[in-house]
Amino acid sequence: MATARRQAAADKRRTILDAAVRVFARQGFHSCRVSDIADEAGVAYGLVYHYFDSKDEVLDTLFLERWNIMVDVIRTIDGQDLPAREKLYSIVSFIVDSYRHEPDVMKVIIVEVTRAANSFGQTHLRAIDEAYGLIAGIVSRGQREGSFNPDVSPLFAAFTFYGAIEQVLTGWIFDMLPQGERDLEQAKHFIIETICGGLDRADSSK
Amino acid sequence: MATARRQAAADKRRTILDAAVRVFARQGFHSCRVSDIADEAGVAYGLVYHYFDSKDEVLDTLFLERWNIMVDVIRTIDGQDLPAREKLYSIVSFIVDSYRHEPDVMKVIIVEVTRAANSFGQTHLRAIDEAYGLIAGIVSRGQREGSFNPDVSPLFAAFTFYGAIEQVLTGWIFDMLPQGERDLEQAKHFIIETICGGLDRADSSK
Amino acid sequence: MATARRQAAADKRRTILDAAVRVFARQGFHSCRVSDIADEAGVAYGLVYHYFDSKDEVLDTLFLERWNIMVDVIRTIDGQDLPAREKLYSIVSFIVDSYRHEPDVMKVIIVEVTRAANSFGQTHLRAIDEAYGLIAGIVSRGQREGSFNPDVSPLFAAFTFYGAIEQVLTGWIFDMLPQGERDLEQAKHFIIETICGGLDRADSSK
Amino acid sequence: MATARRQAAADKRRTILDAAVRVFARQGFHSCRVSDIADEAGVAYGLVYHYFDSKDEVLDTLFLERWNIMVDVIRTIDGQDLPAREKLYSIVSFIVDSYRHEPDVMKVIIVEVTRAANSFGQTHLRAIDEAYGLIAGIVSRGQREGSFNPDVSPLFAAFTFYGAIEQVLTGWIFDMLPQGERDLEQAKHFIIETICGGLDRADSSK
DNA sequence: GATGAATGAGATTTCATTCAT
DNA sequence: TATGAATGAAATCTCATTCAT
Repeated sequence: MATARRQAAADKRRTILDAAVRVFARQGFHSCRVSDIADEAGVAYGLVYHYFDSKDEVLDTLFLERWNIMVDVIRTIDGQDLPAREKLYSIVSFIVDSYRHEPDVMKVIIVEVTRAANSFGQTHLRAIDEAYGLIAGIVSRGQREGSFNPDVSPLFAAFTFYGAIEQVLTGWIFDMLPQGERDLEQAKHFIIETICGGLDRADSSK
Repeated sequence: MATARRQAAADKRRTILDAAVRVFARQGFHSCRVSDIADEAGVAYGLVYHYFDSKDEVLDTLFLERWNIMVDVIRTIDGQDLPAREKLYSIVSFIVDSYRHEPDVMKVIIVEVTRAANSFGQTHLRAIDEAYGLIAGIVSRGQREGSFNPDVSPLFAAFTFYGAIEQVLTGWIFDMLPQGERDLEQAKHFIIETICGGLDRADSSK
Repeated sequence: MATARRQAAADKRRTILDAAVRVFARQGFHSCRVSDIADEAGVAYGLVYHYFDSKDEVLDTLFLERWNIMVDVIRTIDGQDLPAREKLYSIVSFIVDSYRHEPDVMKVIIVEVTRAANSFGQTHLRAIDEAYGLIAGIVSRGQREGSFNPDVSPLFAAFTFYGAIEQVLTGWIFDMLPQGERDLEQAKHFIIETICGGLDRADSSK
Repeated sequence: MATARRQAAADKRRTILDAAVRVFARQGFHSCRVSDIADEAGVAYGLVYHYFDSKDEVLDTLFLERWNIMVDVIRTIDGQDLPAREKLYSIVSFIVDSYRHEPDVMKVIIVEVTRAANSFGQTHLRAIDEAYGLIAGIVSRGQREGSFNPDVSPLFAAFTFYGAIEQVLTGWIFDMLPQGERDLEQAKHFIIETICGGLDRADSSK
């Protein structure tokens, strides 16, 4: 019936998206052809255009569905009653774990979208900005609560924080940093230690 | 005579490179055509191919000549007798000033190459790695001298440090961060404050 | 349905090949553009590339499908129980008739491939060699059976034989030899008379 | 002085022509660039255009200076008081020896001009025709003198004769026939044996 | 004569997208 | 929904030829 059919359609769409991730990660967005995606998904050429308006839209969809999850997670973390430092740790942790479980997705997001915001106009910039805003909010509240150094601009701190994470992921993606299980876990602490060691004023014993 | 002609040729080559920077910054590497570069430079189409083997080679040249300057600067800074923290400050300062004076060049390097290491294979990764290695060396020596926290992996710290800088530049490039004269100067201190505040153990008064 | 569509596709492919023959014959392979072929076939530019990887491949296909037919015919003739002289006559006859019915195809094969083996590498040389080998075999057997002069190298005789045919066709192609119906028929006999009159030792009455 | 200067100029021209032969033989006329010729000759790019109007003219010159020598030789041979068969032998001999001494020149003439008469319009066809005419004349006179079979069209015989020679050379050029010193000498006899064994009626002992 | 930088028309090829079935 | 043939704009790159010095 209709529902089953709708489900089947959704599955095909998913199949195409998943295939696209693998192809984008492997060949890069610009170097791959729509037919590569179709081949990888095992569907006909034109079917990609049945589900998506364009090649760009495939990447857009991929990016947004992931980015929105992240933004939701950040929002949830932010809503919890935790010290700012622990909120940031949770964020790093979530992103590093995302890379651990789906490196291809993260690779695509970082390599093809985040840094190439250029080509993708303002659509994604707005979504990206949202995440920075949330992080800046966490920093800001940390400052008001007295646990963070108030002399640093919160938005600026958010860029530093996210930039550090992204660069470490980039290091893994291009095999410039070791990425064993233990390395991933350590990285979380390194980043927080580095960033919060500086921001954190609560630790007065220092 | 021959010398004058050779000079003129070198000038044309430079003219093309300079035009390419503007075009890449404005339209992006993938979205611009070789003819756009030629037009911007005010030379004939084919002359670009007289001086460069391909569009890629233009970007390669642009990236390498700039990156090598930066690596040289880092090396020079590293050779000076300064505390690790001040060495890092000098690096941040140089990069931020580079952006101040030639934002287009930095935009191209960051947006089109550094993060798109993907498409450009290992040539650039090696050059990029070199810079990380030098920075890691500075951190490492800072640790041995007792001014830096020895618990953080130097290479990792280098990624965090450079990632922070790059993200701030990205923020300026896409107009997500304020970039007045004062903002640029402040940024230098913010970055050092954030990163070194954490790494720096010498400042025991904290 | 699928079958009908596949048939239509095969037809289009053939349409392109047939158009290519006319264009190559008229303008020459090097002087024509792929768009000339598309125009002649009445299809869009890109369709040529849908069916063939390159302009070269169009010529390759054209040559091979024709050359293979000829090789098959030679093989069939060779398998029949006939005097060597009559086998050679059948070959001449087949080639001359091929020219009569499809002068363009023969022109392309002779002018653009056979003699330009240069540009087309070893792929075609091998196919060409095969034909020479078969002809040499016929001569060789003729010698063993006593009807052909045993003092002439069979492979060499094959080159002489085929060279004679090809040159006559070249004469027709460039309008240096008369090519009325009768001329074509006579040519078959002239060639055999000339070549076999010399090879043939069975006719001792001479 | 003027004479010496004119001589130097002629030498440069020769240098370029000789280089062109090597380049055309190696890469083929269509696949080589004018700069390849200049490089091979060790002269500047533009100098080729000082001495020749175009790339085509270089090939034209090369072909004509060689072809005219051959036509002169044929004419001289034809003027001697010799049996037709020996005249043909002298021609074969001259051509085979030309290949022996300057294989590149013959390769260029056969591969790039004679068979590609196509692209070069009627200029060369006329020159080529002249040679055929002379050979046909020899055959024709042989028939009138009673030494050649009168039933074969002289022009046709000329094509057969020259086609046989050219194909053997082609066999050598593309390494399909053995080309040791002895092979070259034998080939001369093979060709005459094959062609004249058929044409020659004087040898009534057969 | 000699040089090689400069020109730009034109060729091949790619591939996102459309559309008939 | 599903297919993949068909379209054609656009991009890169080549290279014969010109020309200023």
